[in-house]
Amino acid sequence: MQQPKETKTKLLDVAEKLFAQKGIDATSLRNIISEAGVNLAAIHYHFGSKNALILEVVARRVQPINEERFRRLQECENNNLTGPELLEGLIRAFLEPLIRVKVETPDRVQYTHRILMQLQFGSGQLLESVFHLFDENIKRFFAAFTKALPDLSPAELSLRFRFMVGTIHMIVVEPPIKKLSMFSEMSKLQPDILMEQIVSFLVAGFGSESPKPQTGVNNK
Amino acid sequence: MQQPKETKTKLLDVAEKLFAQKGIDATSLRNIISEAGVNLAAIHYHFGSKNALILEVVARRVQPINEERFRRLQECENNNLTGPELLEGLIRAFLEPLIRVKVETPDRVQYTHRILMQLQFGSGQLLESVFHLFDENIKRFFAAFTKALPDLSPAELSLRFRFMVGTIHMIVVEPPIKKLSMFSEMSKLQPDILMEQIVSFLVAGFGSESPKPQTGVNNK
DNA sequence: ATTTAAATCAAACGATTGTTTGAATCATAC
DNA sequence: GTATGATTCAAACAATCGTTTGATTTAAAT
Repeated sequence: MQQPKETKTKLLDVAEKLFAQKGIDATSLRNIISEAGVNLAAIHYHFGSKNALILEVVARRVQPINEERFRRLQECENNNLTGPELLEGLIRAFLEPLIRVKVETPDRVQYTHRILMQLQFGSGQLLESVFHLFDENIKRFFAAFTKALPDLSPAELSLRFRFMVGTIHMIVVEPPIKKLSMFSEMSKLQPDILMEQIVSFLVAGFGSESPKPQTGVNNK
Repeated sequence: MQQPKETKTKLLDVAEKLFAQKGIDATSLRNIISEAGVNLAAIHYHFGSKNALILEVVARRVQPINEERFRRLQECENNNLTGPELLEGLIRAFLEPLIRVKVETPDRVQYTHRILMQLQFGSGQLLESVFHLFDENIKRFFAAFTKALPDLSPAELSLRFRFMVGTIHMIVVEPPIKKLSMFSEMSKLQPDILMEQIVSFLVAGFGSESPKPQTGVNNK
């Protein structure tokens, strides 16, 4: 009656939506199979366990973005850019693949992001599998940023790299609550304008000169 | 045998630790009372429900920081600063109260942060109560930033305000995984140097000039 | 010493969880 | 058409959850 692949992808789709909307722990397997219209045992038949289902849900969305980021990174390296141009290129290589997907399918990005945030508190094995999805990509970008900003120490670089990730997160995460009027203003921005806003913020911040080590100074 | 307040605060302490380490949903009330050495019914006697316990756990940490931020904000307004000085002052007023607590009690800040992130996916009533803790503070700061950067539109301002929050989050959140060497470098930074790094990044980013509305341009 | 309220206790409640089982049904190939 | 493997099904499993109950103990007041 139903193609095998339809059952599997339908489970992935429904699980993705419910995990993001209600939370992973608050979503029972019975919630999923109920909305998917399949049998309870189908989850363990196709995936093996709830954790394996979770991993497949996120991997399906993360891997394409990783590949595109990697492709854009190589494009930067082949162009032999240096200094500020390289910095902006790397920021765009890291940023635009995600923004592109966000523009095309806003819900999907938000779903994945909400699920990933929840997984930071998960059990050991699942957590490691999830982070392994990002391992290599992050290492490659960090090495590239090192070339773009050779004057910064590794500690400073990793700090600013994390700032960049935090800034990007604020684009993906939905406004914490609708009633705060200041956040409703934000969503009016056009995607390409939004993009330039992020780049402007990040290029200025990432490339700002290292603060002098004025030990113990309390300039107030 | 035990003072009443000791039981209540012990429950708050244990719950705070377990909620952050294992996750809220993965922490049963029996886990809490077991480690606290009290009876199961004590939670419902002192708090009423698990949700009420959660709210008290976070409110106990959030409110002091809010008060300090508010105090620092008023200090800024009384000093009649303008332009870049006002911007940096506001950023420090928002930043330093949190960093100070992080330096004094790093675990506590990380606990609260991890719990707050989880609560974004919680039920309606609890979620509203939690965000109500931040409502007024955010509105006040947003109004102040509007005066510091009058040339930016409300949409641009709210966007950069969110960027700032995202950047700060990256300071509070623990490195996603220890094995990534780039993140272990970060924790070597001294607190005051870390502070100047954030301010440098944020002042440059927050104060960067608004990108020109070059419609449809694809400068690649 | 007696009273009163606060606090703690063991025990059980019904509900829901992820997982497993074994039979029934499907599609496909011989 | 019959055999084979893949898929779906209803039903039950043991375990754990948040919450409630009523009795018991503790501390303070009269």
